[in-house]
Amino acid sequence: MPGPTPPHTPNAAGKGPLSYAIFQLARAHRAHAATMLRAMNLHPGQELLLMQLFDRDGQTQAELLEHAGLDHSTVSKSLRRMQDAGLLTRQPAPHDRRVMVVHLTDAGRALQQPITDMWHTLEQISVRDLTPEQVDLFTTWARQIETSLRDHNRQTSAG
Amino acid sequence: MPGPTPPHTPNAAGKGPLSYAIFQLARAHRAHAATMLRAMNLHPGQELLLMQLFDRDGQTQAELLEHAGLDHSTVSKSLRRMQDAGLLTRQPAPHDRRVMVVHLTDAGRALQQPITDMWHTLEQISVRDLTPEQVDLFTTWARQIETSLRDHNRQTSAG
DNA sequence: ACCGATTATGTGGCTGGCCAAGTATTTGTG
DNA sequence: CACAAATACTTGGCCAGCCACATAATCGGT
Repeated sequence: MPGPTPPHTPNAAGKGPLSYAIFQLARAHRAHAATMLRAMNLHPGQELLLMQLFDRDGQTQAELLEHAGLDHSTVSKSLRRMQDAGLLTRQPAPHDRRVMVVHLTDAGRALQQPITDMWHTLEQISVRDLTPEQVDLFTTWARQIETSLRDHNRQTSAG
Repeated sequence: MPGPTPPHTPNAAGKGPLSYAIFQLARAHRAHAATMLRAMNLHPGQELLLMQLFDRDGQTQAELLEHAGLDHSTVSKSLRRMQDAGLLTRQPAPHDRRVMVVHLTDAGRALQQPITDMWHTLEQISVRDLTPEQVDLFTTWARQIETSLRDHNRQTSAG
């Protein structure tokens, strides 16, 4: 350590505790998910689209991105990579050749159990030091904060 | 809408409520921050490094990335872009030419008040529907979950 | 039937973020 | 003093994610 490490007022808790906590929690959560997903040759975010397909196969991209809440370009590129990886197929719908219907392949379906297990493990690790009641409250408040942010962002950015 | 929108069991709350909530909250939070940061020609994540420099100018990259918890390559590239934007300078330390000391420029310092205001606004929006006690609990639990994830990730990925 | 508006998706470009590999400098050890 | 190891940072590569723009196809009004 080169510097004498001066007392520079470590106010990490004083510069926006909530926002800082959200940011760091999300990063830790994503990092851990990434670690487990790499064992299945997946990248963070892909498992959300796959789980949506496990829930109901043959959805269109528009349906998938609505549930995931992502940008359509993000979904488009992510699906193309998973298609290249042999996890799913995309075929234009017969009645409307604009929409692309996404179907899982056998290789994609084979990931259902591993992903489900991974997700379950991630949940258990996350809640290890909390009671079920605390987890329930935490989730409820997280959704409330999310709603507040979305509502205000609508007012601010777009009319 | 082409499809008849069949009842496909919208169990968004049944596939990992906590992880899903964390993911969505983080995305909403980041999106709102991005909206406000664009008015200052900044990108999400850059404000964290700048705030660290507001707290103490002249830190090394190693110090900055330790506080932010980011990868060293991420910090290196982000700092280079902010340097190109004229917000800061990077100069090798005289006693150890490996370390790069980061200093704010006038343009960088000029962002202190806007970023502080933005952060404060973001906090107020986030906690709109919660009491201070609830926010305090939420933050505490968020840190606990983060700690659990980090601890377990250490055991799993690196021995 | 035509032509503009809407919808669904694709592409390019940029940044954030991580990993892996590389470079330069300092430190530690024989 | 020489040389390996550790340190601080850079670069390349890849994917997620967003915006803006482009493309294709359907819908709608006249």
